[in-house]
Amino acid sequence: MVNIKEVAKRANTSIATVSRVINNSSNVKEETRQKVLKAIKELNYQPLTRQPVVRENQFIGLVVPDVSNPFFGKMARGLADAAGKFGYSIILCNIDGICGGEDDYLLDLIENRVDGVIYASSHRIREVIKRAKQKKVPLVMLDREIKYTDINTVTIDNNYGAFLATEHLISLGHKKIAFIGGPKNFQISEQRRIGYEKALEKYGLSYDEELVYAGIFTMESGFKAMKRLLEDKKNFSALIAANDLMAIGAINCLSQHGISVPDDVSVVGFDDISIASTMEPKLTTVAYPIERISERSLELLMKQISNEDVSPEKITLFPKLAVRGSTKSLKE
Amino acid sequence: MVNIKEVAKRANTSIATVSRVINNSSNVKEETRQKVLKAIKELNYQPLTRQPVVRENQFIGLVVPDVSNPFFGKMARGLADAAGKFGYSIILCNIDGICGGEDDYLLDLIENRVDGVIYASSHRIREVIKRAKQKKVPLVMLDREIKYTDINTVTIDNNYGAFLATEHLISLGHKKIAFIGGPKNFQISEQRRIGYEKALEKYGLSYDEELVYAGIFTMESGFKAMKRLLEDKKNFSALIAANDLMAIGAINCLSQHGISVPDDVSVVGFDDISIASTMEPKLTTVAYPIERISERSLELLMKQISNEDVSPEKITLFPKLAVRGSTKSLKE
DNA sequence: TGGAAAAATGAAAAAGTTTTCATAAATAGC
DNA sequence: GCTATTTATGAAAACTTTTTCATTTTTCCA
Repeated sequence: MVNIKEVAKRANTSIATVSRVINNSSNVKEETRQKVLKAIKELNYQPLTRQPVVRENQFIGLVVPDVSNPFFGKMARGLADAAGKFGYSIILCNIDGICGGEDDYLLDLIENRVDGVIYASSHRIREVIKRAKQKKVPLVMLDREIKYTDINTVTIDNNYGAFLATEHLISLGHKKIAFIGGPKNFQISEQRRIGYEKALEKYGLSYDEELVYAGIFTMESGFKAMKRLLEDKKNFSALIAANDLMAIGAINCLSQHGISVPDDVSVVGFDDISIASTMEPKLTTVAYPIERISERSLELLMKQISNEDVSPEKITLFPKLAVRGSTKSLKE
Repeated sequence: MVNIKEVAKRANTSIATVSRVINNSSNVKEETRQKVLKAIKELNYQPLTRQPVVRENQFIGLVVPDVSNPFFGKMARGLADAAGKFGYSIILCNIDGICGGEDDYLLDLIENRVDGVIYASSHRIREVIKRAKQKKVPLVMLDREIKYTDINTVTIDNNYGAFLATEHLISLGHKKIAFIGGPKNFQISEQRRIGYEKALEKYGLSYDEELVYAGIFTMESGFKAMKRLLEDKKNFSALIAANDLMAIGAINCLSQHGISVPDDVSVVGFDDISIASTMEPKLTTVAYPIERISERSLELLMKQISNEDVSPEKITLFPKLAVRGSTKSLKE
């Protein structure tokens, strides 16, 4: 191990001076200081410093597919605020495979630089769980259920959310309710579709497959799905979209066809992203309860950070319906 | 300063044993180990460990008002990707005064936990600059010019952007071009308005104050401004909005009035947030060149991280016009 | 330019930590 | 149950770093 003595020798000065340089003490000539720093660098000397026994970074890694998506943007905001309350900062990782970032970097980050991880992406999920367990890094899965794995999870009840949305429309007198879902292989797409189906069933309405379209959670796909609904001359007075972006796309399409929301068609979205409440008409939507979700996630993480033997939990929260201007009683 | 001797005394054991516990040496009874750890905790003893002279956190703080705003979401994504290329991670701070977070926390973060800061908020800006200078924390201002201060700055030429947008509409034959600006006390609002004015001037069109409205950068304010334009029965065939959200709000308003974009009115936005290219019609917009901005910002920061005496620079980038479906030649 | 004050430095003392070594306690093997 | 071996421990030696203190060098000012 390189020590201060060797550094002093190489810098051609005394041990005391090197010590002063390292500790930023006063009274060292700039020239000498530079010589010492050079020697330190050359010998790769690592001085001793005081450190807590258990080094807490006070950092939490947040892994999302893409913050520029308003949904994950809202999530990041909520989690950053919640983390702040516990004195933690959020390290943001976008992992959707678009940015070619080296993946090992993600694993290194998780293992060495953060006190815990909130994971809201699907990328390399099994591997991340495995490594986190090995290295005892606290981990909370957001919005993804991993079957047959004991891991902290916070989800919302998507079935219930869609059920609520459908029930709301039914209570307004709607009987023909279209549904624009997400990709079939997404858990949440299917859960939301099922909630819609169950509500129809409960109120004795028939589930009509011809009114169900699949989008891919983008505005564009919502627009296109609605366009097809109109072109196919489907008969409907209300629409549920599996997320707000698709709802907005659908509304745009309706507007362009001279169909008024909510006068002619009522629309319910899902997520309550920030623009949902600033658009016109304001969007009725199933509000993803980001504040409660953030709080619970942080609590789970904190528990595990302070005591690594705490056993994982699975928390399911219930969304609420934010009733706004895009839904209205069916006109007679 | 608490030392190992005191810990030994409190744990009722010898200095050597405490040292062994700290260094995870072999041959310490679990019972003794626990006693020592307890004493360490109680006395808050911080052992000495080897550390590189210049401790690089490999973290960069990104301060924005609110990531849930799609504009800042896009910015965060771009910067996170760029930082990743340099081996750095982004620590996300939302500072818009909504979350009551303790402000000292922000200053502590900046001073002690990151290698550099990218600041894209207006909150406490003078103070942050002052402290960063004192503590020699590399700092880059994004999108804010701080007059009479030598500080790294990356901005886009807003005048030029608005000029481009206006020129584009004029080249399509539009002569009556409305403008929805931002709050008057924002630098960028005024710059964008001036660019619009200059372009009109250049092409011999008159600047008509009656076609200029002020919004607050939200969808809602764009909607309302357009509503007033229509109610006031203003004569215009094109619109420039000072950001995309207001452009979208305005388009929604037009749609609801049965006015087609782009057939009846052409619309240009500003920023190119992610939804601009996934809505229908796709929005023609002045593209905030986030990739180039991110790269330049990181380069400035890296320079200053590796050599603290590097002098600050001010970089201005030129936006490009992303011509999409929301603009069209004026019909005869 | 002379001399007082401030800055810079190294030797050595002091302080803090790790390692060695001798020894005691616990465990295993027979 | 008795020795041999491993485990556990403290005193002291060895090592590392910081601090003190005396001395030299530089700077500042009349």
